[in-house]
Amino acid sequence: MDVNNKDLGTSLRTHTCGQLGESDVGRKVTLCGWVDGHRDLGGLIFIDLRDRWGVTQIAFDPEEVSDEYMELARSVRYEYSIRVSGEVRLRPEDMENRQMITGKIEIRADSIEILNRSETPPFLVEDDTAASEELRLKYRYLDLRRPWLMRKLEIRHQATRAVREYLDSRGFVEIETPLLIRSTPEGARDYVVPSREQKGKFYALPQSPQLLKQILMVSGFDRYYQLARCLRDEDLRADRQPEHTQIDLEMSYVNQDDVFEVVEGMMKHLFKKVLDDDIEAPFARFTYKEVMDKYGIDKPDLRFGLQITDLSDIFTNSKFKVFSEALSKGGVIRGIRYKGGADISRKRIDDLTEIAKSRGAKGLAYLLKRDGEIKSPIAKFLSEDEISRALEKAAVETGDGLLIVADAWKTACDSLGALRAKLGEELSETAPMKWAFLWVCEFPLFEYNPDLSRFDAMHNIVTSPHNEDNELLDAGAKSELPPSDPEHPWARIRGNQYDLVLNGIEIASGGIRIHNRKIQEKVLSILGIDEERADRMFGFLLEALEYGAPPHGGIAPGFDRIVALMTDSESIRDVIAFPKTTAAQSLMDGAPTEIDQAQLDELGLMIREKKKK
RNA sequence: GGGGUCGUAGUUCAGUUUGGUUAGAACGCCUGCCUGUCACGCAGGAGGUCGAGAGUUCGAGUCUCUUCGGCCCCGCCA
Repeated sequence: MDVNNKDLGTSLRTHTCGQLGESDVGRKVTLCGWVDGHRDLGGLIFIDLRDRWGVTQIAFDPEEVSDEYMELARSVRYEYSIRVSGEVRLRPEDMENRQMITGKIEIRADSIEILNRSETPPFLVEDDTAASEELRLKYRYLDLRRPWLMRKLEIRHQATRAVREYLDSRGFVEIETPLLIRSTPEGARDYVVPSREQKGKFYALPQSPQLLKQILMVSGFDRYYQLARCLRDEDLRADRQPEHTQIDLEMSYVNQDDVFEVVEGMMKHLFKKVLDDDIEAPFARFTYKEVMDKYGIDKPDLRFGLQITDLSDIFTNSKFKVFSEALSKGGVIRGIRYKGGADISRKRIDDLTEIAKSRGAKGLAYLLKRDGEIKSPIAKFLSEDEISRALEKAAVETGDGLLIVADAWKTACDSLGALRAKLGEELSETAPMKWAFLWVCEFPLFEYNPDLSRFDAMHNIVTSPHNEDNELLDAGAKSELPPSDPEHPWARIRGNQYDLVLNGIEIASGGIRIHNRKIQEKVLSILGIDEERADRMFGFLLEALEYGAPPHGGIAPGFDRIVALMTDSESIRDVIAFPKTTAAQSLMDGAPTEIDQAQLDELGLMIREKKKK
């Protein structure tokens, strides 16, 4: 990283704690920082002084320092904020510390000033902290003093710069969109803000600047981007926070390839600039159908191969009822090779079965190919020919197992996808490439929601259908097929929708948008949003589309997730300065809190009693 | 909304299975000694409403119920 280490002197210091080396020997310096450690040897006193740039050892020698300063040096404790002046000198021979960047030198102190004492910290500020995350979040300012965490935010800063640099170079304009907007019918629950001027009315905080960036295309900016804060009131996960940052961008007169080219260039630049890693582009492209069939998930981790094999054709005439019935109901039979899994235990089988069942599968069948025999509770229901063809098709060798799911297509995909993830994680001997990017495109535009008996947008209500599928919009309205049928015209419409996946994490989602009012209205009506409601919530966009809106599309890479991957972080909390807990609370400041009655009155709000169970 | 898991000294944990004397360890903290340490060392010391509340019991850190909080997952979310 190109941290500029020069000219960081201030009125209180001449240098930083990570800066001095052999070439500075003899120099008179003053450093400021926190006490990272202190060793009182009775005569000599050593203090390790830490700031953002590093740690430097300060030595206090009673022969050279006044009693008054020795006494002060003796009194310092962890995290005291101090200022020290002295001369840089080489450490005595054999006293170097190879673990420290500044380990060849030390400061022979002349004087010390305590700028601010510290309470005994609730945990030691060190990279290998034992403190719980709960405690670290409460004392986030101490947690952030840890170099490990500070580096991550520095990398985030570098990433921000690299993104801006690249998009600027490609003709994008950074435009801020409002945080107080109207509630629009997008997927997630809105955070809302009451209006004082208009009592009883509410702003919503943006789930994303989606509609506004489309309006900017109508305005003619042609290429827009923003490091945009997005807020969603939904349950949290390791990779989800109530507010997150997207590299939101939109372009006019483009198709999917144009967007891919820009994003691939951006990723190359980003990874090169920040990590000095070379990314191969263009990225692999798959259709939704392909990744689901091969990997059982729409965001596969391609650092390992391990594909799912379709075995349906082998069992078309099977006497095994579980298989034949699954097929006759329009389902599939699929399997995945479990390398080296021929001798797994009963317990292990149960665990794997549990994984399959948790994703909706009714059960998990298996064939274990041992030396000279096949071990399987279902072998007696299958013909030898069926078994050997299945093993061969799935490339199962002696010593391996074959895990089989017979179920509806989606269920089979989900459960085998989960098994694949589990096996891939465990059999990590497949030398993983570091960064496995891929595009997933041609998502279905709609997904039937059996609970609500209606179609939902698979991604985004403004995504345009494939041109060739436009006629299906009308065909669906007249279709005799039940909406739950996968052959229903609306279920067959492919959307101009794409995701970018990195190492099994979805890091971006985008699409080519609808720029024609008529088509947008049709899509909204399929989603069960009638004209009146569409007009009310959405009218401003529909109207804007009528003034020569250009064809346009874009994408929104999730910045926190990308930085989390770049910094090898388990959770995006590690790359956000002040994150919230999984219950959406901020342990440091206590948000959310109740507010004063006066504030409620001013807003015309009344709090209802909590319902008792 | 559902499932899992955790909550004991300032901190990280042991103790909970099978209820029973004064709840332990390490690090940190305090005091003293120590002139080349860098996980400094040595000697001594302080520190606990066992997350909270209720119950069972002669007796609860330990059993039951309720509740609060952290983390992970499903639903939800792009």
